[in-house]
Amino acid sequence: MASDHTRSAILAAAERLYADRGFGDVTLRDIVAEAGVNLAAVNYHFGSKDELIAELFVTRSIATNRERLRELKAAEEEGGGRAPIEVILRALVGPTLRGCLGPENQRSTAARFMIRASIESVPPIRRIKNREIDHLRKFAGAMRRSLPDRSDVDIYWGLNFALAMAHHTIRESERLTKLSEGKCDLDDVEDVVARVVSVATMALTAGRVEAKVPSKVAAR
Amino acid sequence: MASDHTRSAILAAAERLYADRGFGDVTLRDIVAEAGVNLAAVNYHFGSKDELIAELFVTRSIATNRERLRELKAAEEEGGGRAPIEVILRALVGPTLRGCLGPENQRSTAARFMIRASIESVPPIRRIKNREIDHLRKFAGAMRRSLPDRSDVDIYWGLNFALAMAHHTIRESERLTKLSEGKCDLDDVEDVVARVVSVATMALTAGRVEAKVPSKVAAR
DNA sequence: GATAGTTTCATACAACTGTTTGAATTGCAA
DNA sequence: TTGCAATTCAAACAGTTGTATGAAACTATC
Repeated sequence: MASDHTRSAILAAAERLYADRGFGDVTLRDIVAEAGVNLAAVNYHFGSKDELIAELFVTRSIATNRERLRELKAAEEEGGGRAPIEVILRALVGPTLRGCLGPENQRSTAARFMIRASIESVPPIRRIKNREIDHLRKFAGAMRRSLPDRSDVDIYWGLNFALAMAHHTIRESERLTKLSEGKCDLDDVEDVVARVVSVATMALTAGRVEAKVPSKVAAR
Repeated sequence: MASDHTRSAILAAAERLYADRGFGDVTLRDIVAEAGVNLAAVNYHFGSKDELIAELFVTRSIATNRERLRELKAAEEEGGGRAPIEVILRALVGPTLRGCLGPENQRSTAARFMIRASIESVPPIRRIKNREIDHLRKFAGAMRRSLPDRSDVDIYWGLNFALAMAHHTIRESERLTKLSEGKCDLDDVEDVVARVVSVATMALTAGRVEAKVPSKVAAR
């Protein structure tokens, strides 16, 4: 097995650089310079640049997903198989938001990397994201058990909107801060989580929308 | 001057290719081949590749923003300066959703291009997006007039969530279809608009005296 | 039809990319 | 120490990219 030193030095350097400068303009040569290793080391240890990126992303994704499922499982067990919808939603968006928001100076490299990954979405990452569906289905299942009266369509839309609000807020956190002139405090992560969960809960529990809106409603 | 033929052939070809294959792997040589013009023509007519992309995106953005403001202005005039919040939200997310969703085979090249732009977010486009804040402020203003009791913070969060749901649904439309096994019909654009507007309205009006939610949203 | 200005074209350029190679070095077991 | 595999390294490779050049082909005006 040897020392693994080079390998992990590359991983750390790559994550740092991608987090800071994005995938677009970080080359292998930048990475090996930062890591203090030889250019060929990346291909020797990872096979290719894409596989390096994939390994970084998979590692972080697994960590987040495990945390989400841990919270979900705990909630369902406590409720004897049915968890309150807010708690499920919190398990869904909480870990990601907590990982990616918060005061910038104490944001981890891993968090900043994941933000980049959600903004730039480079091919190897997209491929992995497509396999995330099974993971989301577990949440859809829990939501269905929590809201048995709700139609599948509504469940999926609720899930979609919850993820939408969480991810978009992360992606565009800078713009929201600027737009609101600092009035929206994105460093107060628990407030953000509460807002997202609250709106998603309303989406899932309030009166459902008519499937077809006669589009006269707008003109009114 | 002159015929402009080459210029517009390049624009059309570039938009088509970017829409189909994304920014990542479309080169200038691909574009000029598709347009049937010489390689040097791009730099001659646009200065650089980035300026070509920027021109494409600006053109489409202006069209969308104009449409949004047109709907907003009409609504506010009809309401004597105050439009119902659903109508404002509909003006905000409607044009984009209508432009980017709907049956794939009848989706315009322009629409598919804008979807790509929202997914891949290449540098010249990011630069332009940052200037969109002034445009959003106009909507924040209208929302404030519509919901005078609401705090600025809540207004901005509502605006953020509305955009979040619209954009995320566009970005991840494929995944939502797969996740829901086709149960969520993304071709029914007016239904999608109604869902987004409905949830965003709830986000903005919940927990308050239902100021003036005219029609059906509060009901059922 | 000569002229001046614009537009097109083939071609070259310079830089950068990820990857490969084969020799040198290291680490470790016998 | 010897031998062998794993690792590191400098260098080159092969390909692609966007851009620049200078001559040729147009176009319109006089």
